[in-house]
Amino acid sequence: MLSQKCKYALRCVMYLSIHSENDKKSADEIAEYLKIPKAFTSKILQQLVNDDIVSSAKGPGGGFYLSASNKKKKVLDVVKSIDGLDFFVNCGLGLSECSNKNPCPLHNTFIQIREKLYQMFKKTSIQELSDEIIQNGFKLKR
Amino acid sequence: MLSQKCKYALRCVMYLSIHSENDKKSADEIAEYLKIPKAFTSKILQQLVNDDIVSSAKGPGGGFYLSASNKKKKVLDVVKSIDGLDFFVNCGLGLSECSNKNPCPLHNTFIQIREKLYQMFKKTSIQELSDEIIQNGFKLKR
DNA sequence: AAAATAAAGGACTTTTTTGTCCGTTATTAA
DNA sequence: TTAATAACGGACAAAAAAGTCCTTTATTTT
Repeated sequence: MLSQKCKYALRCVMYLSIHSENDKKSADEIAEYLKIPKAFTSKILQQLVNDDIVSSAKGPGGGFYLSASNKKKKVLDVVKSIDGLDFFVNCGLGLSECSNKNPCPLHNTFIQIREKLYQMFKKTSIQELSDEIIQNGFKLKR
Repeated sequence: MLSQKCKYALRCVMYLSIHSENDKKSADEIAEYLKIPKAFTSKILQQLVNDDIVSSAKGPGGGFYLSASNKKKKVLDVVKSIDGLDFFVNCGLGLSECSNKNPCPLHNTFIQIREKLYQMFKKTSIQELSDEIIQNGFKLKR
């Protein structure tokens, strides 16, 4: 449902989030820790910077970080940036004429489930994710 | 979440299901009606035949069809045959150490939602899908 | 000012998924 | 018994997703 890229993106954002604001981490460090391919990690982070979900600074001591306003972004913003929202819009069977008025046989159950995911993504902020990680002591590493 | 191939597979099975038992349809006819690439349709149907979800007959008047026992198969059987069950097993963020005991921040909401989908796929038979299509007059075409 | 550091950006490669082509096999009908 | 039909099977091709490499740009430290 989420692409590999998007899963990586969420993990990068979580990693940055559990470090204090403006604590910069290089793409290499993040990639190493999360065991995500390095060059790919850079690409993903750059995309998130472009979409204003992550902040960055060049040069020595630079790296990626989350500002206070970045931390207010939602999980959905990350998903939107990397994968887009097609999954939440189109019919689960790819039927273009399937809609609430003319639902395909899986439609009704499908949209209910999908809507729950959507709401969860929409209401959960990056900040909240890291709060939960810190509280539960979850190890992100992989 | 479902691959393109799997969506096609489900539509093929639905198409066969709304036609009466042992009413054979050629891959070309199915592909044409559902607007799925012809050669790809053949491949998918062959795979379903191999996994005993669809029946087939060679030669003139032959084609693909669903026997009574085929119609008892579940949506999940189709998904299992084409995509496998990875989606229902692995962590939504690809974290290998995420589990019920050590849940990642999205885990709990995620597995609840996923479980609902799983149950729906597991309990819904091909027969039931076509019953619903016939009752509601849904057009499969695309 | 020079050297070092790290993101930015573009072109490229690899792998997976999607999709095609074509010869073979089985079945039916004339 | 030959021609036609349609699934079967394997190899191939195209497109998309995942991942790499290398040069440039901005920033900091010496």
